[in-house]
Amino acid sequence: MLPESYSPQQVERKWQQKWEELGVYRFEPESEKPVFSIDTPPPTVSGRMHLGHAFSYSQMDFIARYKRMRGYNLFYPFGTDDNGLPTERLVERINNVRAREMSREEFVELCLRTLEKLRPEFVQDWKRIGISVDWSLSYSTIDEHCRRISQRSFIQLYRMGREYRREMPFIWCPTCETAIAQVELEDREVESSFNDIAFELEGGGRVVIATTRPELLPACVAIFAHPEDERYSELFGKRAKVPIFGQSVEIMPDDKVDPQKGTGIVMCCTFGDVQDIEWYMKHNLELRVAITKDGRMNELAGKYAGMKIKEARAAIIEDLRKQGYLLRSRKITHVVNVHERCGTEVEILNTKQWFIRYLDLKEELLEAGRRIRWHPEHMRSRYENWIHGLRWDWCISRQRYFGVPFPVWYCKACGEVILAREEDLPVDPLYDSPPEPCPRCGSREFEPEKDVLDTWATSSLTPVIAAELVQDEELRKKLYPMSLRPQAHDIITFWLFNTVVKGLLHFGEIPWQNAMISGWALDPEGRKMSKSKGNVIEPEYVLSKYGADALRLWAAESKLGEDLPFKEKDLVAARRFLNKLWNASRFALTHLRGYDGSQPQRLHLIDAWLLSKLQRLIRECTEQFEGYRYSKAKKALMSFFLSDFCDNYLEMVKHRLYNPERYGEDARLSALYTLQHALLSVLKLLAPFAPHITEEIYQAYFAGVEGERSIHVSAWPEVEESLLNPELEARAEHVVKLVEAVRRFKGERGMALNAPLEKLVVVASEQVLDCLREGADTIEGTLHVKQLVLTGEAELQERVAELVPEFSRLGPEFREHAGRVAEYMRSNAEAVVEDLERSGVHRFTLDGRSFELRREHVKSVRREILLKGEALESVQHGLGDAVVLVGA
RNA sequence: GGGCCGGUGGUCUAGGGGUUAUGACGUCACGCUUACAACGUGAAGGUCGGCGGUUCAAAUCCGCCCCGGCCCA
Repeated sequence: MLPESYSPQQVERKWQQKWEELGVYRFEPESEKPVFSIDTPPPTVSGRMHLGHAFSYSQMDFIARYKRMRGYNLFYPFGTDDNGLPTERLVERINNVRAREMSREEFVELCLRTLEKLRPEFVQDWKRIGISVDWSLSYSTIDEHCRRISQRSFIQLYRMGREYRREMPFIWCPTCETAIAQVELEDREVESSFNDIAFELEGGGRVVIATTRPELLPACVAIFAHPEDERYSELFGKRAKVPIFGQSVEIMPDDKVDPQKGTGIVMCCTFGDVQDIEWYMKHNLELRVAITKDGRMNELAGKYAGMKIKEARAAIIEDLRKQGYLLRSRKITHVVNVHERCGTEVEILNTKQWFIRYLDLKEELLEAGRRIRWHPEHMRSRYENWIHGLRWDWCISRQRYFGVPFPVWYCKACGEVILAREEDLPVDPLYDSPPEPCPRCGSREFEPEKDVLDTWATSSLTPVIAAELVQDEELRKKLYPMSLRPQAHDIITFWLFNTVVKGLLHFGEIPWQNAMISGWALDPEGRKMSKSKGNVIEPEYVLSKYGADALRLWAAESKLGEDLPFKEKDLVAARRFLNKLWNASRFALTHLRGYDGSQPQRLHLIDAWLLSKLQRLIRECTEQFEGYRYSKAKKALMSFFLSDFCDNYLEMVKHRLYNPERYGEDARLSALYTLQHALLSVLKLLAPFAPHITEEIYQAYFAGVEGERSIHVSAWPEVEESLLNPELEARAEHVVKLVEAVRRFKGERGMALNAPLEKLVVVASEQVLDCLREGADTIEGTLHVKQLVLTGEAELQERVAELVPEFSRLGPEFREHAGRVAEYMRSNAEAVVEDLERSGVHRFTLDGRSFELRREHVKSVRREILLKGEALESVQHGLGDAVVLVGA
């Protein structure tokens, strides 16, 4: 039997271990069941799990558990995204070393060893939120398996003509000395000076150009003004001399210049910003690079060569001032792009990089997006918006150490690109050599590619990486394309998009059928959590205080895709709900002990009522899960459980359970049958949300009944049509309402709810009395009524108290008269109802126009019963201990 | 500046054409009731962001605006 109180910490840990021991979540290669495969997001080992992870991984686990119970063979792997800069930083810090001071091989070794040490504790974070991953299906994006697949992908795309290597201006971090992607940038406000600098025109006169970056003067290659800017229209085609550095540059028109900004005339340097790149390409400008890869000035900067960028800036401003070129200098704050990992202001440098060509595939990519089912639907537009705005191909090379190497050498003699053979993968060209001489010139001298692949180049292959964890080729076809990609909305344009690109290029199809997009966990004020704001809430805190099930119920609180602020009260509410479940189950199991599952002769009214409502709940939960609408499933489930099951049903069934000698064995059997059936269904419907507590209760009783090793591999409840009975529900509702009303009455009078009532007289219409008679034992038993009188006698008069018009019928039929017709119906309710009951029609004239009302125009009628000519509330205090109820 | 999402009692939230807007937390009042005081019952609390429009009917649809968020310029 269940202990008196529930302690999540112990129980959760116990089941997490047992599930793994028993292999409950193992993918079953031999199984005939349909496969549901999940492309689980691989988190980064270099950072611990935060609440946002707990939120989105919980949401993906809901659907995983639901599908498993629906009879799918779940392929639910777990990878870690390990390569790249974040890990390098972490490893350098932990081991107090510098990557560039050792060989790549040594550093990679060190990274791998360090990750091995960190991984168990890291993975434990995820296990603690109870996700039903098959931990035997694990990968790390840097392991041999992933290196092989990444390199294979590179080779295949190269052979398809999809990859090229060329000098391109690209965002560069001078501290980390690597090309970086846009996604790795952050905005930062910095103080700077806005300097008006005079350029002398060739042929006399001058123009004034405002810039925050005078150190780029040596890289200046052109000057632009807006074509319609009258101030400068005379100057187009003329040339000016760059101060200090002396090169001559042309003044050109381009409509990208904002005439309102600064002096309305700007210099173009290779490269100051993204706009410069566009001009450089569009106007076919000269390339003048003044900045080195480590953020210093080069020889082009003359006497400033060797200075760091900011030193040079100060020195040049000073010299401009001395030489009279600096007309004005204002302090401003503006936003610059910095590298998110180190905070360095980034540069744009022209370097040789590898690219995947995809700008020509926009249509195909958009079409792929239309073939994916998005949950929620509107997330697709983010994907489409991103594609519309794409301007550059995908730069896949990074000048780093801990990444997947390019499987590429260059022939020293003729420059030929030599690819590794697929059967030799993975290779590291720094230490391996091509097996054969250069196919073009026969040379045996090679230059290895030193760069490594961008982490997205690997993580965009996760569905392939995961599927290939399985050896059997036939089985792989069932896994890929995958059923589902779950992830958060911030990386739709990166991880999701890149994966679609790879899927399309390699296989010509979408990588998954469904994309499920989660929101973010926010702080209690609704702000994004971040370490710098100090508003981070640790999952550990939540787990140890409330447990994983409460955390998961919280994660089911918001609509899928919506962000969810962390509110402690939500966790308190979740814990209360779980506590309620525990206690109700304890009650049920006490009675169910020894019950053999046999069916009653006849299902009691109240039992049939509950079971009918249960069928509707099952239907709703199933539909909501199918549509990935977890919050709706949860809401329906909680409402049924708390209100129908606990508040009403359990109270109305106790008397039959405790006093079979009085109410009969069959009535008790009916109750047991219903209790078992309903609680088991509720547990199952709740299992995806709260896997631990439902398992604990299931194992205490139901596992034996069903002969299953875990609730999580048991069958999802099916709607039993034979138990659906809306007509019976409506009849039973009269009993439920009456019981509720009398309990309320007792509450208001300060009486204990089980206080006995000498006499309860219920006066009602014959139709209602019929229903009450059917549930008389429930009324007596639940309310402890000694004498129940159900009567239509007394000095009763019935009258129509209120008529509610059916606007959905009135509106379309009477159009602009609908409002006045409704008003007429309300004020003439008595007559209208009388006619409708007698003949089904009521005719009247309004403003000289005649109308005909029929029964469908009435939504509902509330009748009032007059006792001795006096209208009674639904419950009225009566004679002595007795209560007179007038229910209509 | 563009795309998308959101704005509903004090707080958070459901609903997304049909006239009486859901629930939770908090507040107040009452009550230990053979599962549960980690609980129950009840009460108070709302111009559904603003302004227009469509409609017999708008929290819901449309337009504009304001505020917040995410992504992108």
